[in-house]
Order: sequence, then structure tokens, then C-alpha cells
Amino acid sequence: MATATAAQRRRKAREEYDAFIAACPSRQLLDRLADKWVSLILVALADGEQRYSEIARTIAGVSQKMLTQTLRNLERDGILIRSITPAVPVRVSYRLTPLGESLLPVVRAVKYWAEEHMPEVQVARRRYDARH
Amino acid sequence: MATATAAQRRRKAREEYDAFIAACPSRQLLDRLADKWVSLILVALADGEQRYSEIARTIAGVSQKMLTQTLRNLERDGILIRSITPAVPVRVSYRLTPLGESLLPVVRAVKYWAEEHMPEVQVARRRYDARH
DNA sequence: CCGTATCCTCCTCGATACTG
DNA sequence: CAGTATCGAGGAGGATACGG
Repeated sequence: MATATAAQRRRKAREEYDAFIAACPSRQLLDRLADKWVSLILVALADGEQRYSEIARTIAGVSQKMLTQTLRNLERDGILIRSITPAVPVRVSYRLTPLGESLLPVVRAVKYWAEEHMPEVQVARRRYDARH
Repeated sequence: MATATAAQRRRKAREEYDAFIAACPSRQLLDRLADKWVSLILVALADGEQRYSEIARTIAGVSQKMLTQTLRNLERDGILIRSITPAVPVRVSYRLTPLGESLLPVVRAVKYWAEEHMPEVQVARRRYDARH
């Protein structure tokens, strides 16, 4: 059964890779995911292929440099695919790979959590600041 | 019904807070969560209260400065509680708040994803590097 | 044991200017 | 449109030393 095998492979991977260990490659991957822009890009691509300029418009405040850089990193990691349509002007689109699709719910949960619990955090901050 | 009310509050919060908008407070919260150490600290506290030195030992490679700084931020955000037992030497413990408990599964999922999918990412990187 | 304070370095990130 | 190249400021974050 292919699915079970894949699940077993992932379990095995988690035994071998421990992000608590500084030198572990998965720690570097965790650092990569712990990025300002990664979750926003992933969520922006949730509904399918998007052009470079569309992503830029969705994610307010991202600089051209950071957007390009983060997209390249995610492409290198196999999380998204960059495709070029030769035309004038050229058209570049990005879409999630299956690997990226598997990451999407995870990072989307982080974005949602931040949006949902912001009020509680703001209350906690005011309480803390009042006492310190 | 208290639970339903809380759920409604969160839904409302998600309508009002949109992390795609740079100025939105939830975007700052997302940036806070997008931190090298946050998920590791949260997961380290998953099984309950831990002393400062225990956390430091669990998370290999974290400097005293960053650990203290991140713990302070998380305390201010109401995600964990710091408690001091006056003794000689002093004993300082950290544990998750209910808010922190609600965040735990989310960030743990990120850590797990990184550990599980590291092999695929490494393959993707080798493929990418071979072609560029 | 659990910090705080200081210094110093690197590297992230934004701004700007330029190309196919 | 979708980049690349370069520069420069600022902050992240480590090392070290010291304090309650």
C-alpha cells in the first residue's frame, strides 16, 4: 500500500531528524519556514497558480527583493514551481507542488491562529506592560 | 454557550485581522511566530512546566540571550507564564497558558512537517542545484 | 541558577537603479 | 513584467563579563 509506505517513511524521517539538535538539517528547514514571508506566499498560492505581480499585490509591503528571494528558496526546496510563458512581456507564474500542498495547511494554521488570537495577545500585552 | 461564543469571537477576529495587510497587528504577531526559537520553546514546554536550564538543555545551540529574550516576548504575549520559586539558588519555571496550549499544536505541526519532509526537500535541493 | 548589560559582528532587508 | 545588482542602515544574535 503506497500510502502506508509513505506514512512509514515520514515516521522514519521524524525519528532520524530532530529539530532540537542544532546541526540537524531539519533545524535549518525549520529556520527556513520561520520566515516572515513564507506562510504569506504559501497562503497566497492556496487557490492555484498566481503571477509574480499578483502575489506581490496580495502580500502588502513585501519588497521585490524579498519576494524574489523567498520564491527562489521555496522553488529550490521543491515547495513551489516557477513557470515562464514566453511572451512580450514575459509571464511568470508560481504554483504549489504536492510537497507545497502538504505544507499549506500547516502554515495556514499559523496565519489563522495569529488572526484569531490577536485580541487576546493584545490584552496580554497591555497587562504585561502595565506591570513592568 | 461559552464555547460557541468563543468560536464566534475568533471568527469575528479573523474577519477584522488580515495578516496580508502590512499594518495589521496580526501581521506583527505572525512575524513574532516566524521566529527561529518560538516553536522549539513551545514544543519543549508541551509536557508541562520546565525550568530555564531544562529548556536550554533541550534546545541545543540557543544562546542565553536569545532564550531569555524569546521567553520574555512569549510571556508578554500571554503564551507562557514565568514563575519564580524563591530559594537559593532561585528556581524559575515556565509553563504554557491556555492561549499557549492553543498555539502548541499549530507550531508543533510545523516542526513535525520539517522533520518528516526533510528527505524530500534535500532531494529537491540537489535537483535544483544540479541545474543552476 | 538565572539572569542583565555591553560590545561587536554579520547578514537580513529595504531602497534604488538598471536590464531582457 | 519580472527580474538582477549594488549599497547601506539596522537589527538579530553570539560572546563575554558581571550581579542578585
